[in-house]
Amino acid sequence: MGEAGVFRGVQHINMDAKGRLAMPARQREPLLSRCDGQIVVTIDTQSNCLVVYPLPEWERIEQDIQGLPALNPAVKRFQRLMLGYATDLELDGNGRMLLPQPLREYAQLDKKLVLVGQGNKLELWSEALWLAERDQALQDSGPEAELPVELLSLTL
Amino acid sequence: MGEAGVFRGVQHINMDAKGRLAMPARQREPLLSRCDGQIVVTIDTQSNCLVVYPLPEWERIEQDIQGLPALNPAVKRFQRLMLGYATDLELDGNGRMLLPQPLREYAQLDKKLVLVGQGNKLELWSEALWLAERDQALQDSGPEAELPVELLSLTL
DNA sequence: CCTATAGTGTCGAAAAGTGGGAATAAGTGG
DNA sequence: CCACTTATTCCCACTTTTCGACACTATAGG
Repeated sequence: MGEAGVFRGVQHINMDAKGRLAMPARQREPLLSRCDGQIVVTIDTQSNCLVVYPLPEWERIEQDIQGLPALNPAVKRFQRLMLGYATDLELDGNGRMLLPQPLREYAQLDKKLVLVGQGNKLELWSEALWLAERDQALQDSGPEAELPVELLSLTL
Repeated sequence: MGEAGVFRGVQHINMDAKGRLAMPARQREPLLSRCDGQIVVTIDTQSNCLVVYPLPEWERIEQDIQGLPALNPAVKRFQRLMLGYATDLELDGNGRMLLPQPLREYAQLDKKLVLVGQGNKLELWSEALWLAERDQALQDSGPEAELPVELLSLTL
């Protein structure tokens, strides 16, 4: 298992006209040391955002996904999406990554983006969608909300 | 077993008037180094798309298919399709492949195509059919969907 | 206020993609 | 069997995009 908890924090960043975005210094360092800047970006099938993995972490996940029973059509479709959109990228000399068009399109990315640490991975959102998602998430987890049982047993 | 996970990413490409399509550079390199540009294209019997294998990978699969019990009529039909449509092609000096008519026809390919990496192979779709398939897949894997139990246990 | 590091933009070289045409092969009819 | 037509393949040249290098700007820390 890859060690948890390297990527933390919410950061607002910009994408330039060419689709390049500079990885913030805080995330850049672990990416360079753990996997020499080799990363894999794919889509989140549940939300309109992208997911950024260090290459070794992704390889583990890819194994799991390819091991699923592909005769089930829903599983097959899931594989198509996750494996299909998965794209390996490398940070350039300036610590920037260039996102291919299809990924940008899926997450509706324009200039203003948000990078959200999620422990073993990073999420990448368009700023507008992130704000909406965050507000929704706050409502679902707020004082009025009915929380799933899995959450109730947490010790915070 | 051929190592998994070489072909990744979604790429939109064009077929010219002669039925030629340029393999994108990212996929071209592994195809040239692993099998000298020798590939096999056949149909996906479950979807209206084509599947592109490096020759060595296909040979393994062909073995498996031929090993199936051919007395079962359904198996026999499956063999007819997969083996029948399988066509070996070579990349030309410019890294392009020329798709024979029957394959083009099966996948309803016109000018705009999409090439989808699937680890050990590539899928080739008409753009229109790909978009439809992707939307369906997103619904099946989206937040509203009831996911198969196999998926629920994944750690992403 | 000055320095160091992070972030952004621009330019040029190189590679990738595209189209067309000539040569060869295949198919067809006389 | 030969001549003619059609299709296929190979090759070359052009255009566009991509990638990497460099330089400038902004920001934070001393």
